[in-house]
Amino acid sequence: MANVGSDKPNIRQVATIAGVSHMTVSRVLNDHPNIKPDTRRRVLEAIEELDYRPNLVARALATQRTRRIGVIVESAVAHGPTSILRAVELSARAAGYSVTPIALHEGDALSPQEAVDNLMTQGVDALCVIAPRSSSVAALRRVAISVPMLVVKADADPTFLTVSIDQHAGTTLVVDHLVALGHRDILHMSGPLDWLDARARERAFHSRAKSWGIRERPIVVGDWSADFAYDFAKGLTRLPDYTAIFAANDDMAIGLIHGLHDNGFDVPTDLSVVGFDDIPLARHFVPPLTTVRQDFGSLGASVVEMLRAAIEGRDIPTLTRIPTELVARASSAAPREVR
Amino acid sequence: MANVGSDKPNIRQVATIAGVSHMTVSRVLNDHPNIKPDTRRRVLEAIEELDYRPNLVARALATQRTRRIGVIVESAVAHGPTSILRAVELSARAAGYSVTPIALHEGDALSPQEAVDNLMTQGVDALCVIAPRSSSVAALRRVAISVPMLVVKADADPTFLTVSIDQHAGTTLVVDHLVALGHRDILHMSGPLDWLDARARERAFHSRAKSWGIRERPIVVGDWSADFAYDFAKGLTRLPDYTAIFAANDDMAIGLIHGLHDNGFDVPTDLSVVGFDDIPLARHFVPPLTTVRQDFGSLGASVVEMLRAAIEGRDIPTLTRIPTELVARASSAAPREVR
DNA sequence: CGCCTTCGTGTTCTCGGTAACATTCACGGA
DNA sequence: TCCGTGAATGTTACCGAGAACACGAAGGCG
Repeated sequence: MANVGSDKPNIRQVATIAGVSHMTVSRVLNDHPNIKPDTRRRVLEAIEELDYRPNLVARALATQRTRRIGVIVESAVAHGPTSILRAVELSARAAGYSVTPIALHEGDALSPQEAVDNLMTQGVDALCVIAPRSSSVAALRRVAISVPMLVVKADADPTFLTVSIDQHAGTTLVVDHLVALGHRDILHMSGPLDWLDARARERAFHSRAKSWGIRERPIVVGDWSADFAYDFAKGLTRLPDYTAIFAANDDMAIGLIHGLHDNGFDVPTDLSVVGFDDIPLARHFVPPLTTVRQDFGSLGASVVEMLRAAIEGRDIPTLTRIPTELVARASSAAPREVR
Repeated sequence: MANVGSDKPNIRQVATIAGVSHMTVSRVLNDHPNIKPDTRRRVLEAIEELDYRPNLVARALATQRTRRIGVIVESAVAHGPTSILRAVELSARAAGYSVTPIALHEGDALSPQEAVDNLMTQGVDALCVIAPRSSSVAALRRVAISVPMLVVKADADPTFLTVSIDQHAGTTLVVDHLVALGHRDILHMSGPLDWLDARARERAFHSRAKSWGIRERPIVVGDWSADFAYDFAKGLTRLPDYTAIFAANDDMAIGLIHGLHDNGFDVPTDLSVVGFDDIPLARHFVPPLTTVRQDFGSLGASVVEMLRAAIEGRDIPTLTRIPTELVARASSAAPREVR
């Protein structure tokens, strides 16, 4: 290596040094068969000598493939989406792809269509949408997209490839856990029902609650934020009839615990609280939070694997489901009456 | 719009429809002067008719500019780096740039050099490194990099452009706050000192503590994690001499509060605890956490502005400092003796 | 021994833009 | 009238790769 030639070497300079045509160099780079070992060696030496790297932009233009995946993230602050983005980036890199994220911010004027547009113009080979709202999915359904498109969300979707956290199973774990502790009256604080994940958790909650024959009670629709949950809990004027609250994410669960505490109620003595996500801090709340853990790493791997298969035209399942796991901690306990 | 022509239209098809040469279309696209209004109109109509978008890959090859910024993030789980990445992406998009992130994971084999290599091969126009360790910075200093390079970290650096959170000012605010409450013996739990931000907070802490003439006491070096802080607090066998702990980030502060609680100590009655970051959940801990808020939004804007200026060869300051703000909450209060 | 493969490699074209230079035309001053 | 000038536009080359096709040499087969 170590040449001082000012600018970046290109494939033809390598070819000249190796005494071959640039196509031979290209073939060596792309592992074509039918290259004489000796020729290959000379090419590799020339590459080494010049410290040559193929220009990926030129390659992308020639092949019509950028090896880049566009990722659209709604609410990029939350733990879940952030972790998923990171996992996707990691898996993509391992597969020789890179990632271009676009975050749809709350107050941002950017619509899902515009985000798709932006990424398509950049020439991404595939699109991945993380944890969208149903309105976004509906909008995307109406956009004709010429590349594989995968959505990370609760339910299978005939229009797109789907990787889904198994919200249903996770929620079932929560309900079963609370029922096993003796709870028979549980409040669900959902996320905004426009969010598919919120909707899935809410449906699964009702379904499982019903199959246990426990009391039907209206849910409280939150906004994912601890602030909302805090205000709700703080506003309670007396100990409610229900003995447990299942919050659709850890943030709200934490807000609840805080609000209940400020209201003079104790968790879990007066009320059990369960969250969803298992954010790293969940075990350090007072009391530590019972919650549901999701394997973002394998989620990211699935996303990339499915998209690669789709890009390369291989056969693929159109749905992958990622398992969840209940993490029982001190914020949930048997209700008073059972003790 | 709305043509059904199968494949993506290119600039020459637009030219044909508009009855001009492709160069004229290119000039319209790039807002060149000296285009007859009527010609411009016809070109724009043709663009509309074909729903044409310029191919950014081809443009990048021709201009040798990708309008892409590579971002290297160490520890992409933490709140700070994540928020910064998001802010940079937002500002970049507003400036017509896109972002390619690479996360350096803990167990990951990828070295900073390899990350730079990876991004350079992709042809990014500039590099941004978020909150690196000093070892990484040292490594990067040894790499010859042919594009502008900016580091988001505590101190100015002659080698790179720098945007820094004003760690010194933030830390000073914390110490002053605690001293004003009456504390005269404060423990600092730092992050790993290989992290520049940890080092900066530690230095600032010592410096300010000294100028108040309060007791010099060895710091505890943590690892940013709540787990570490929890174990430390849980391991205390009796109420220590110091009356307050300043943790270098909110996660550790939370671990401390949890551990102290499990140890039978009350925050802030027995000990005050202050963090750094103001993560969204900070105000929902029990007790709510006193901490330091940083303006990631303007940080992202500064990063992009400086890099753009550098890319375009404009004059720029090589250092921008982002202010911080103390958020006083219930986890800090006057020490027992003062009451 | 001649023909047809297959191997190994080179030539030329293409991808979709921009840059550099050429050309045409109208207009104004000498 | 002629020429210079600048506006408006066209022509050609180029960015750095890969694709398609061409071509010569070696080897197998009838």
